[in-house]
Amino acid sequence: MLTTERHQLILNLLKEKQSIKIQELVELTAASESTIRRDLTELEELQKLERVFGGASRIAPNVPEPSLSDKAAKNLKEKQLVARYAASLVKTGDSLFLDAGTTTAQMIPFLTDKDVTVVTNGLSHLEALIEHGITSYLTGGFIKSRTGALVGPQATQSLENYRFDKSFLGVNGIHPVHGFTTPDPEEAAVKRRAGELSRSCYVLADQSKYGKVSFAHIFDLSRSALIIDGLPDEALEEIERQTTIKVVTQ
Amino acid sequence: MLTTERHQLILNLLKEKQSIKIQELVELTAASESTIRRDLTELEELQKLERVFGGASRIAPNVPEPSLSDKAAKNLKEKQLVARYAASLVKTGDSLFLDAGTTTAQMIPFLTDKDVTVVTNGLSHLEALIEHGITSYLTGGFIKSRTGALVGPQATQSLENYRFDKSFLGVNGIHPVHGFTTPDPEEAAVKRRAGELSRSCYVLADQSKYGKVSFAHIFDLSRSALIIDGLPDEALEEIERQTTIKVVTQ
DNA sequence: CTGCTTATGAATGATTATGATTGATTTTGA
DNA sequence: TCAAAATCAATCATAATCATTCATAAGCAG
Repeated sequence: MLTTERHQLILNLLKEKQSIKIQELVELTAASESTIRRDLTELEELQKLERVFGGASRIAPNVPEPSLSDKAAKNLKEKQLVARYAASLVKTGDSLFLDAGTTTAQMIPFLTDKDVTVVTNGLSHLEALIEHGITSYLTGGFIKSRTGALVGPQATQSLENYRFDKSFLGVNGIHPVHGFTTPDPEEAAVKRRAGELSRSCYVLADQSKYGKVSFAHIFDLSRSALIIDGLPDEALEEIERQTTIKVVTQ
Repeated sequence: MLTTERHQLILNLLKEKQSIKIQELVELTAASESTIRRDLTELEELQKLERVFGGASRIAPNVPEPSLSDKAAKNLKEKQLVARYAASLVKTGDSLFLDAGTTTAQMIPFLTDKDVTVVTNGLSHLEALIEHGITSYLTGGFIKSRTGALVGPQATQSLENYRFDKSFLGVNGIHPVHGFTTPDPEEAAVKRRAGELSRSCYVLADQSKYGKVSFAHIFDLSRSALIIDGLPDEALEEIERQTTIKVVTQ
């Protein structure tokens, strides 16, 4: 069975059921466990599924809701650390862009007393923004249920209505040569334009993003400061050569 | 059974019943008590349930903002009646504007099989739209937390990106002389412009709105058809003189 | 055909999840 | 109120799963 055939079979199975076990796939494809694991890793990188212990599951739509999504819960402590530091950079009265990322969402509780105006394309930020009484605008655009982001030309165009003191962006890849990247070109376009419309731009990330390259280029490292929860020393030197970086460890 | 499968089963059970016992879960999942306890601990950390002695229960709902929940629950049967009729007017492939009203929200489940594209300024519609897999766009604009609507010039302007086959609007007042009205001028502006950009426009209302006049004029009665759950005869005659009306009684 | 690249399966050490056990805590009923 | 039963949380041993590495087979291009 060809790799592409296996991939198609896996995705078709996940159309029928919410999740599937590695053992089931081994039997259905007559491939080894190693091969199936590699398939799943690759399909996860393409965001076509989520790996779970013992198998894989469909990607859950990111319905805004009070509970934490699995994605948001991952590395929560590190995200909160980075978010708190990022929020400390905000001055009273600032106008901010917060993108649809899980780390930028963690900034919201720290913005309460700053009398800021927030523009966002992140649907999962809504409840927190309302709860904290923050003056907020949504970009509008196409509802991308997988990520809970508003994207597309309407989203990007609506940014033209605004100018930001600061933008805070999440990314999926940080690489010295390939820059900041994210899987979806439309989300990349929103991030890029928001960055361009800002006096200052900050990328917020956890260190698992370092060394990764996703499909859609946002901008080069030099175009944004980086706030991150840790990095190896040699990576730190490389980044410092290209941009401003703040490593937040507590 | 995968961990994620157990979690899904637990949450699905809690959709059907208020609470569930650990013993029940042990039997249903063929996992041990220890494992179930761990599952419950994790789901509680994600705020998806509350642990109780001997089991788990749904999270007690936050007291919803009174104005929103009272509005949504009021005359729910009538609203669903009107909404179902309104949805029956939708053809496959239609492009629709659904405003932020509680009656228009009730249309969503009836749109699932119609392959429609929906534009809305109603934040409370998000979950249902995503859940029903409806291709959806948000207008963008200022987040008005009291009503869950997106309003303001950005909201109205973003409508220029679209042309609609049909618009469905809620109102707060229906009056033969004063027309269709709603309290907030900014919401009125969104409704008016959506109506203007549509081939057909329908106001959805329950009869409690008849005879009422709110602060902001949307448009005259002649500018939109009206779908309503009932009216006195003399009122019916008056409306019929000005526009198309459909009274839906079952 | 040869040399190179890619994909595969197996092995191995690392990591995670599970079930059983035990002492602590809560609930129940007399 | 108190004793007993039920439930809980923490701990531990172990099985299952995972990621990495390596050898080799399969596929590809010249």
